[in-house]
Amino acid sequence: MRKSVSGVLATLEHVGGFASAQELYQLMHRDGAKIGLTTVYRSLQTLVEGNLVDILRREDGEAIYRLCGENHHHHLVCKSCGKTVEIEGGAIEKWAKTIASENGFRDVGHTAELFGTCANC
Amino acid sequence: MRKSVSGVLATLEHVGGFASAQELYQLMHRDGAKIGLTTVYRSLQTLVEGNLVDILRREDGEAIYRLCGENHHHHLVCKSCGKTVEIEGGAIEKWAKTIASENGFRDVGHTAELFGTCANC
DNA sequence: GTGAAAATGACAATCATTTTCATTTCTGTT
DNA sequence: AACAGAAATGAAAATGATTGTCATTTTCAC
Repeated sequence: MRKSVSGVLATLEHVGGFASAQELYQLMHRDGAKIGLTTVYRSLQTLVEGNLVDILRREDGEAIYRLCGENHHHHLVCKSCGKTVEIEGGAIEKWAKTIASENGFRDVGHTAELFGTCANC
Repeated sequence: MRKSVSGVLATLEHVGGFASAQELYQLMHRDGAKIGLTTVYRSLQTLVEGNLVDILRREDGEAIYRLCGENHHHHLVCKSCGKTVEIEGGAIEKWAKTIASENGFRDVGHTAELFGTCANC
């Protein structure tokens, strides 16, 4: 398990943001890669285990992956029309660090999403 | 759509915390209710639309539901052993409100989870 | 070159959720 | 009470992401 893993990693770098396993599979095929869907899933698993990639969830439950260490942001999503605003999470980062050290945890990551109704809806 | 909705709501109150649709279905059956799984899903949908219930996701992607307005907290989870600490989210609440008003959103809810490695692992 | 071990991919299996559709219950009206 | 039409229900099938299986291919050390 090596060529496939680096291929998936490269594709993830290329897209720059989030991508689901299925999307990565399609992207790699579009670029002529001969990788199976099963292997995409396995590679992502490997990357997650190796702490190179974070996994989170779309609202519909589909898993999406992103490179760790990528300067990440959060989202404010309108429940009604789906409008999405990217937001800074400086306060969250600090909060996460504080809570982590208070509880003796290390390597702490986080997810945080806001959802409500936008001005137009 | 009425009797079933209130039944699901009552069950959700009874469990007090999170529950998935499947869990609610089983619980209600154990108590002798004659409700179908489909109707549990439909009732939950109604409750979510009516802002009575929040929906979030377990790590495996399964949807879990909780009563809105319940004094809610967040979690700090150890990726290695699963140890979970309930944490206060005062800072998050403020942050969410600020961001929401800056962007003209109303009725804004949020999810926030921390995950890392605990002292023992 | 050989053989064991790891990696791969096609396909089937699983599991939560949604859709479909026929049946039952509820509603108001006569 | 009887009736028609609407809404609600639930069993079973459909869907879609993810995981498991297993035979085949590739890799690597010798």
